[in-house]
Amino acid sequence: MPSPGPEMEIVHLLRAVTVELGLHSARFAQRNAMHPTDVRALIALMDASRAGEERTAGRLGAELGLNSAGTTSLLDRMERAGHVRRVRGREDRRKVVVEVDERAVELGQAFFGPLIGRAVELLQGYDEGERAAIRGFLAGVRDAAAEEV
Amino acid sequence: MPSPGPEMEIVHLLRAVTVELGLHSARFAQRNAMHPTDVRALIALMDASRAGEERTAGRLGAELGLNSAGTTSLLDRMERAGHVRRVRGREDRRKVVVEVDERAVELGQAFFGPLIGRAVELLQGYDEGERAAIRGFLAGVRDAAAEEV
DNA sequence: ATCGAGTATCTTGCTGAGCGAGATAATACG
DNA sequence: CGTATTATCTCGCTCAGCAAGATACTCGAT
Repeated sequence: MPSPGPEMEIVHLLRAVTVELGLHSARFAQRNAMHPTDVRALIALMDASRAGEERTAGRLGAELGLNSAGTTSLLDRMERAGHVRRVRGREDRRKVVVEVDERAVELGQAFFGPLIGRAVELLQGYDEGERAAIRGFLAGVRDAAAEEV
Repeated sequence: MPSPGPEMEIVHLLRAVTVELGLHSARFAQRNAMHPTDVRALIALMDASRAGEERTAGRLGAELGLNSAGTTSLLDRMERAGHVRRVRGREDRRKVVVEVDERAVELGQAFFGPLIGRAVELLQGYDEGERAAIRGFLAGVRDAAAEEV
């Protein structure tokens, strides 16, 4: 066990943040009768839509680490709940393009918006040098986690 | 949709970090034939042990959001894998104190240690003012996520 | 001392997310 | 056209976690 230098406080803080954000997502899921995977799917779809991209069933499943059967059942579930629509691809009619329902987007924004707003507010309280430190630390941890074998 | 100021980059970075850390945990889980819940349990137990506290079955289940049946099956699973031991409470013999096996602790430290070390390293590259900004931002987000209704 | 209420854990039976294997349907290429 | 490839869906299954109830222990009151 390494002697706990002052850096460890921040490491634990980062873990606390990920735990709280996870719980926050779980609250959103439970409140809207969704499963964690459904929330991840919704977020992935909203990300894609913001980037102006389409998401097919298969691509979405791959992003979430599901196989084709699991993806089908995820889409069945979310379509049944009215959160997404299946639309056959126009070019390639084997594909199924997944469209997010407008109300699901609003639901997500209403829930996560305040938290995001609060984070932006916090960040505005720092000068550019401080923000650069925050940015650098987060990018560093992200890369370290992604690179670890 | 708010216009994406320079703060949003950091918000997305934070989300990327939580995603990557989640995937990292999942790799640990898969590599050791554990479920995500088992990893959360292991971490909770190690935290408790570091704080010099005992964890009973019920208390652990409550921390993980499981009911008593789920807790029993979690412990069955982890005991079968040799990661924990059940020990009847001495004072109150209804209780079951969960002890983490030394090898499970080492497994966890070996896996998460390098990442933690890298984070500490990154933090040492900042001066105290920058570290204070990182600390403040993380604490602020943690509190915001915890307080959101 | 023992009875009853309260508490901790385990047992039983079930639901449903996600997997593997294979079916079905559309496209691509000879 | 026919064969290979790709995208999705169907079927049958496993197993995590739930609800309800059983079991075992503690503690206060009488």
